[in-house]
Amino acid sequence: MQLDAIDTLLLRYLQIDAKQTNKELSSKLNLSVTAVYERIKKLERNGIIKNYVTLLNSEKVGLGFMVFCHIKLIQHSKEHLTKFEAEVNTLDEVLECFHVSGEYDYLLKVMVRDMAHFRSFMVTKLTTLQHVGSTQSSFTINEVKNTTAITFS
Amino acid sequence: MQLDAIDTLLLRYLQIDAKQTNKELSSKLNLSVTAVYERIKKLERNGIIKNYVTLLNSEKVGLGFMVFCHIKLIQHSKEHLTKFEAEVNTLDEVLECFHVSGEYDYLLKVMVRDMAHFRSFMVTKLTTLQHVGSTQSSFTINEVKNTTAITFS
DNA sequence: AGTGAAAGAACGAAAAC
DNA sequence: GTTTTCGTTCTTTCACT
Repeated sequence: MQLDAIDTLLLRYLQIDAKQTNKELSSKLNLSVTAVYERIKKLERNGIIKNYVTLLNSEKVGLGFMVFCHIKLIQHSKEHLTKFEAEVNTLDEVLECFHVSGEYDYLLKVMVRDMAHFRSFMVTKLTTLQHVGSTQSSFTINEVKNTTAITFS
Repeated sequence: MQLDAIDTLLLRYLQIDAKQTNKELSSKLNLSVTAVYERIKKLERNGIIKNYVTLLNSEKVGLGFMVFCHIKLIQHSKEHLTKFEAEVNTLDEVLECFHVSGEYDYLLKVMVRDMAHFRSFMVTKLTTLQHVGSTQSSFTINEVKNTTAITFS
């Protein structure tokens, strides 16, 4: 699907605030409410818009400790990778997991309450996964930037 | 603010889909629509709910290449850190930036179109920032898990 | 592609239990 | 805490350009 300048602007607004009314958007874009409505529906149908989510203040729900875990597997057959990835998907503490290039195979973003929680996560969950070799963890000292809004064209 | 079991469940639903109506939520939670409405407003007032955002399919808008950049600064005075962090915040390609413990000082999640775009980002943006020493980049081979929904209590 | 009008649904506030 | 009510606002469809 080809996006024009209005779609791009519309998506920029929607990425920042999903709860704006079509009326508000229509005045920002100098369009009718119906035109905005139809554009959004088309973007949803084409899968450009994936979903609408609520973001929470993680510290206020008791999750103030973010850790990035670099993981090396012992073996790298397709079977082992698939097994590891399926298991990682079941872990609530793991918000993100990417198979990456470089010295380590996977990079995980892990969110926990505190160091004790992290320790328990490492001991009882992560290192018990099949085929996990060495791990290297970086603790977050400060969140400098954290956005879900992407900029394109 | 103390969250009860209903708040926790409500937040779980809202994190997955911000566009559900209060009516739908009320039937899932066995509550009245008004009660759901009041709970959500309270969670917003208390900052537990940060915001409502639209997530896009990054590949469909031409951003198919995610890179994690580990960065070491040359100097670590408060002044240098603050300057670096302010500059990083202005870079559209940088979705996330965390000051972390370990060998490298910062971990950046960078989203670009392709390798050419990444090269231009590195050469014209990242490495031109003041006080950036060595960098080490990991390219994403595969996205295993990527969620904004956090699980607590 | 776009607009305007109209029906239906949801919101938001107030009342009373 | 709940239900009901009511005016307002938004969503969604439709006819038309």
